[in-house]
Amino acid sequence: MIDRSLLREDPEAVREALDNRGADVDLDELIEIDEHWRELKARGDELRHERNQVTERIGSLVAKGKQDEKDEAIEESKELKAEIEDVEAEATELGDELRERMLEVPQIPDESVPLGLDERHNVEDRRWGFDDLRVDADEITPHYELGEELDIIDEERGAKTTGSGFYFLKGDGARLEHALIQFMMDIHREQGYVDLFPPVPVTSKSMRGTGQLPKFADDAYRLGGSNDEEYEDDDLWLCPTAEVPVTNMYADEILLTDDLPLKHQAYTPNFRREAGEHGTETRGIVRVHQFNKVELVNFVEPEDSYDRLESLLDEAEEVLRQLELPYRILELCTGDLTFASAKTYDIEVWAPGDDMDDGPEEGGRWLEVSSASNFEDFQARRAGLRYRPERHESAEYLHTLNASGLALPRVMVAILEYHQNEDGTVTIPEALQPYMGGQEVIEGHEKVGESALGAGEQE
RNA sequence: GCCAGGAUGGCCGAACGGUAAGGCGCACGCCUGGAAAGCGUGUUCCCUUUGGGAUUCUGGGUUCAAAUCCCAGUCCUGGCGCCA
Repeated sequence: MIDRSLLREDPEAVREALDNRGADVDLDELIEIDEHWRELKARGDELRHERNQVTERIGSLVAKGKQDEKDEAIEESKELKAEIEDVEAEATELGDELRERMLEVPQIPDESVPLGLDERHNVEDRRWGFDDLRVDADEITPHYELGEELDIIDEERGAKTTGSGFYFLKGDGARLEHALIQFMMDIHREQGYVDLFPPVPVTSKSMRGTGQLPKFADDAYRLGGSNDEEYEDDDLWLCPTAEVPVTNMYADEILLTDDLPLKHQAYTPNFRREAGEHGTETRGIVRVHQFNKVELVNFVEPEDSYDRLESLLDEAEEVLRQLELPYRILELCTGDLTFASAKTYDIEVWAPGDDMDDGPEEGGRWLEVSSASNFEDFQARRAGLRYRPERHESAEYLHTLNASGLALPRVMVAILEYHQNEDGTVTIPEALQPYMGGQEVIEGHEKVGESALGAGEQE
């Protein structure tokens, strides 16, 4: 949530920022509601002040036993009460509407964010690992074909048990998934992160705290209710990213500077509806309804947040460097920022298996495996995340940041494609081998369960 | 799931329906040669800030007036039950 006082003091700055985002917000109406609300609030406070004085008088009249004066004062108080009710009913209604609308106003981009309408205007900062590529993209089998050949990814049966967009990992595929999670978390623990294993369902209140609600209800899976129906604060949703439980973990709390910076990492499965996202660009496991992810969440003092963003990006990149996977860093433009973010870097790994138009000249394509974002105090305001700058001072909103560290399926895609060998096997990156019990190559295995489908080989 | 008890500031903890005690921590000031002690101030939110309003878990209700009484809910603790 943006600061209301900014809206009052410098509405034009807010307007410009929202225009740069391409956000559709009726600012004038918002300002008008705010002004009207303040008038009513002032009037209500005044009336309450009067009544408080009368009530106080009644107390002393009762003590003195002045019956007549007391009855008179009670009459006066009753009249004030009725008036207060009228004024405050209107003020509450407006206040609620204001709050609701404020929840739909996106974050103001940082000044350093490049101007632009959409992803075409994102700026590529740099690339890593392209100097000495180990493969030629033309000769790479896409992960969904390879996964089937090696019998490590089973999309069909995932669709059978659960639905399209869900898949089984089998054998070395499943083992690779577990290995990657442990591997990533070990890296980040070295970087000073404290592990968390959060609850997977989260409340509407939490979803609102990080910015998924109210605008993006359709992206998430709701438990026990239709997405179209009204929801309550306590209703549950399946975690769309560990950012939600972890950021909201300290909701309505006040931290001390000694606690900051606070760095948490959490592995969770993530669930997203991804409505309408089907086609050649999403074949295989690059866009699925359930995927695992290690998430990095930072709570910092405001003046540190932009330095922290650079470090956070580096902490996420470290995973790809150790996996020897080529990648690039994008700086998202104003129009491509997510709702809550003031500045975002994307990390895109190179997946050479499918040649796409917007991929690099070497062929293949880019896959987003992490977004590192500074939300400044946007989530802190919504979730009530504060800290005390000095022990004796009053509490202020802190800044939150997060980055994936990293999204598992796409990293797996990159490994299966970039570390693929000519004979159709996959070399496990050296740093990951200890997590696979020393195994160096994924060779696939005899098909499991094929006989049940009538395709089994007879001995 | 059932029964009982509980929720008050950063922390602890009082309050016959009538101004929300007191203590601790922390910071600053006074005092001091310096410190401790002592004294003072501050340590939620909102508004139009020399002022006012709200705030005793949340939401309703009774009342001129609710931390206090009533109803509903959330969470915590204990006991019983169930359970991987």
